[in-house]
Amino acid sequence: MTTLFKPIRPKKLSEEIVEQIKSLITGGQLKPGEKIPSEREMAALLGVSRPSVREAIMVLETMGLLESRQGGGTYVRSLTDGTLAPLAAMLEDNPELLKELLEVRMGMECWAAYLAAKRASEAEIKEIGSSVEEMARQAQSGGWSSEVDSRFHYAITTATHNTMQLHVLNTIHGLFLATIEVALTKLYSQPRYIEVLLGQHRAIYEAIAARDGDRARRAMAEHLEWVQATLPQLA
Amino acid sequence: MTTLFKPIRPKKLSEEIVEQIKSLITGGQLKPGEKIPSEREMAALLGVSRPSVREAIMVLETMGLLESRQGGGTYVRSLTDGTLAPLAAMLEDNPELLKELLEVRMGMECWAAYLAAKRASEAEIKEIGSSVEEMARQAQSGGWSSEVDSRFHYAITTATHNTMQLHVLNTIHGLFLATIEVALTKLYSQPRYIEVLLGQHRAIYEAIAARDGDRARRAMAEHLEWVQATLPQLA
DNA sequence: GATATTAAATTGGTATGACCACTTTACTAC
DNA sequence: GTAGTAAAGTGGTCATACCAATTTAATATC
Repeated sequence: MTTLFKPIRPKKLSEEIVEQIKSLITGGQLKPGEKIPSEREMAALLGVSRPSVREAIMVLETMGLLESRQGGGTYVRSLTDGTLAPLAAMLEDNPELLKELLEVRMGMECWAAYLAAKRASEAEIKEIGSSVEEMARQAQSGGWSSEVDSRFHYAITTATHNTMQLHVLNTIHGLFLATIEVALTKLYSQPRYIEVLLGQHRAIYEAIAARDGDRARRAMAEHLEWVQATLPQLA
Repeated sequence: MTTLFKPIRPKKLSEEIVEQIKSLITGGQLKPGEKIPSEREMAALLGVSRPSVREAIMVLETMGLLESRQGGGTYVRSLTDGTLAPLAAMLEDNPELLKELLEVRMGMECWAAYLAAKRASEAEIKEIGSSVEEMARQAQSGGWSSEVDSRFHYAITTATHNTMQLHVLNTIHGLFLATIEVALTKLYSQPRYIEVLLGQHRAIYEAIAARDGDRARRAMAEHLEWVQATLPQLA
């Protein structure tokens, strides 16, 4: 009968801080890529000392949830960065798998567009629209950065209201960027491509704004199929 | 060519301390149950500050290697089958997150069914059919194992001819099994569920055999939506 | 107005010293 | 030998300071 009872050990402050931050991440309030408040600010917010906050952050880094950069801040990692890490090694050894990764991403982005069309709030639809407008603006100056394109896809995935979808897509997107950022930069800077891409992004945005899931899915599929066909010409 | 070079980040002191203590544990110099030197003593031995030692010990506790007791010292833990990976543990603690992962999986399995319908070879279609037949056979003896169900989904994903899809889905499936195997086993052993599942699996198989991608996708969506609705009743 | 350079501010990393709370050990009285 | 108490040792938390890396803001130049 003694196995029913376990010794009760009071929780350390750092453990409580870990639980709070974990909750914010899994609940979607802290999203992958986001920067969390600085250690000093967090200590003030929580009413604890900076070493206690540091201990909690160290634990969360060990779990793979956070990543600190000296002088630069602390950022939320994608939950699946660790479990999908073998994919990065596979990509390094076999660059031809990139095409397959693009196809995996295609499936997920199409699913995300579908869900976003079903679920996006007005604010989220507005944010998707803003990122397209920002692309249009940068297009007039010769092209846009891969960051703006990421923002567009990120906004769509955020509108699915599925935290895990966001984390998994972030991990895959990170693998993607790591291998082909040069080709993407070319893609986003050549006038003939820019015009096509902008039209495709607008079509996706409009389908989501119209809350038409199947149309959003098809628009996203068309976009990514075109990207898949075009990238080999830039490698 | 940029992918060959990775940013070099200098190691934190606490990381170096972690490596040293891990080496002593895995090398047998520190045995389970043994008490390690006190924080103050360790700091003096290593020529570092006590907070740096504390951070390292905190990390080793998170890894399950050490255990601290206030006033009592820090001890090496037994290296049993150990802790779950952080993400799996979080999924266990958080049913909402598990539900979201199920939805991510849904998107991917539907995509896989679509691609499989487009690409499966005759042998692959045959293997998918065989796994359905094996389910039917085991159903007559009261139910089938989660392994047979895995084989069915694995065969479909194999038929996509996309290695990355296979790896990502396998990883997600592994996280899944770690958390809900008991509920799945119940699902595959109750007569009223078995009949529904078998019908759904047959519909998927038939759509793939007919090489009808959209039909395969819809059949898979219907199957997984049903599973998603039914699992909470078994928890 | 754009760009490059430099300075200032912010951020994480490490350290020192102090104190609190819990546990262990040593000492004393019976 | 045992019980009680004091002292020492240990982990937990904190305040403050300083260093090193990064980011941001200000300034000079074209």
